[in-house]
Amino acid sequence: MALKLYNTLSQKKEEFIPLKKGEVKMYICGPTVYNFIHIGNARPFVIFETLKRYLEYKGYKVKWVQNFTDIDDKMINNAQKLKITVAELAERFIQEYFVDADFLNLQRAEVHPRATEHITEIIALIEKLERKGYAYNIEGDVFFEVNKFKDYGKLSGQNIDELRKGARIEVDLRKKNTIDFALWKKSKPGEPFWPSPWGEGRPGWHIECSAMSMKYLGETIDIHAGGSDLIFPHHENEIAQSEAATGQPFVKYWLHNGYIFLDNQKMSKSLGNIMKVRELSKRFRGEAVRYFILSAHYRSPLNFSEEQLQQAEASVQRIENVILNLEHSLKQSKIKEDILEDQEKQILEQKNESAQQFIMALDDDFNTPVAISHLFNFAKIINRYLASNEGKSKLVLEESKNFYYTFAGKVLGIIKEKKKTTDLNQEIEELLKEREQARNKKDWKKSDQIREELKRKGVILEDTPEGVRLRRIN
RNA sequence: GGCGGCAUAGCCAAGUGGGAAGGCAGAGGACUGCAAAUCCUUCAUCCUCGGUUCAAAUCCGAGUGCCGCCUCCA
Repeated sequence: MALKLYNTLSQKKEEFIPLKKGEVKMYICGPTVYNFIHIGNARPFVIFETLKRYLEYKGYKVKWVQNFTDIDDKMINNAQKLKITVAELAERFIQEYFVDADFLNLQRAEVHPRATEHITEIIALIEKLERKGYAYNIEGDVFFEVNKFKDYGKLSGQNIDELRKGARIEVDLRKKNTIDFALWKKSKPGEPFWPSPWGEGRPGWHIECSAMSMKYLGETIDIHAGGSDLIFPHHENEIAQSEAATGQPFVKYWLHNGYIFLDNQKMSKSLGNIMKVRELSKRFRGEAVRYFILSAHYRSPLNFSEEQLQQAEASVQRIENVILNLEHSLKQSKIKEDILEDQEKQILEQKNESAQQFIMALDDDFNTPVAISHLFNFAKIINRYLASNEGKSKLVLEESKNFYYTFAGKVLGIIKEKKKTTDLNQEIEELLKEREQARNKKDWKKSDQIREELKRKGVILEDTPEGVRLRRIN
C-alpha cells in the first residue's frame, strides 16, 4: 500500500517515494528556546513524530533531525529581561523542552542540533552564496538577493511583486530589494556575536535550518515539516538559500500542519492567548494531550478547550479499558488454547480488517482521526466477545492485545505500558482481603468503604463475574 | 490588495457524487448487592440560495459568517 502525503510545494497529495529506498530523511523545525512551549508549538512535534513512528512501522529507516533555535532577537531580549546570558537561557529551555517532550511521549530525534553550535557551517554556506553572487554585504550585514533566485515564491504561491506591495515590515533601506532577507546580522553592542568574514555578528534566522539540514541529512532530503506559519517566509527562504547554494532541490516533500486556536484565534505567543504544555501537564495526562492533537486531521485547524481535553481523557480511557479487559481475561482459568470456533475466526478476521483500515487511513495523507476510529470499531467487537460467558481463546486475546499495543501504543503513542497492577504493596493486599471477607458476609457498607479507600490510594477496584479487577489511577 | 483555509449532532471530528464513520456527553434498557467496566437501543432538514446530475454534505455559481499567511510566530 502506498503512502500519500499532501505536499505544500505542489499543493497536491503525492505518493511518498523516498530518495533512497527504505530510508527517510526528515527535518522538523524545532522550538526557539526562549520560553516554555505551548500546545500550538507542540502540534507539529506530536504530528510529525507520529508520522516518523508510522514510517518506521512501515519498515523505513528514518533519520530524523529536529533543531533548537538558540540565537535570535527573542532569545536576546528574553535573556536581557531575565538578566542571564543567551547561552544560559538556551540551556534552561532546552532542558524544559525535553521535560515537555517526555510528557507528550515524544521520542528523541536522532540529532537535536543547535544553531550556535553550527556557526562554522552557517558561515561556509553564506560564503558559498556570496561566491555564487546571491548574497551581498552591507556594512557587516549580509543579505540574500531574492531577485537572483528565479523560483522564489514557489512554496508559498506568492509572487515577488505582490510580496513587495504587501510588505508591512519596516524596510531596511540599504537593501537592494525590500524582500531581501538577512543571512548574517552585524551584532549590536551587548549582543552575543561570532567572528566572521563580515565582522562580528550572528546568523539570520533562516540560514541555520539550511545549514543543519544539509549537514546531517544531505543537500536533498525527503521531508521537511513545520507549522503553516513557517511556509512564508521561513521555508521559502530556506529553499532560496539552499537551492541557490547547491543547485539541487532542497526538499522533496514539504509538510505543514494547521494551527491550534484559542478563543477563535491562532494561538501565538505574541497575542498572548497561549496554553503552555507545562500548564496542561498539571491537569491532564500526556496521552490525552497527544490524543487531542491526533484527533483532528493534521492540516485542519484545531480548537483548544478544556472540554476537548476532558473528552480526550475519556476517549483514551476507553482504549485503555479494552486492553485492560483483554489482560484481565487472559488471566482467567477458562482460557482455551488453539481451537478456534467460527465466531473466533471471524473476530480475527475483523481484527485484520481493522488493522488494514487503520493503515489505509494513515496512508491517505496521514488521516489520524479515521485511523483512530478503527481502534474503536474493533473495541466494540472484542468487548462484545469478552462480555460473553464462554471460555476465551488465548490466541484471540493475545492478537487483540497486540493490535492495540502496536497501533495505539507503538504507532500513535496514545497509550503507554501500564504499571503492573500485580506489584501491589502489602497494605493494599490487606485491604483486598478484608473487603473480600466483608463481601462474603454481605457487609456492603464496609466493602464500599474499602473500595473508596483504595480509590484514594490510587487503585480503582471493579468487581467482575471473574473476580476483582484492579486499575491504577495514573 | 495578493495568496490560502474553514463552516457536518449538545461538544469534537471523518467523509469530497449513490449507506451521514468514530469519540465524548445525554436518554432508555441489560449485567451488578451497589458501583465501575462492558453490551444493546436511541440521538444530524451536512451555513444560505441557485445550478449541473437519475443521484449532491460532496461538483459549479452567488452569498453569509469565521480565520490564517503576506512582520516574530508551530
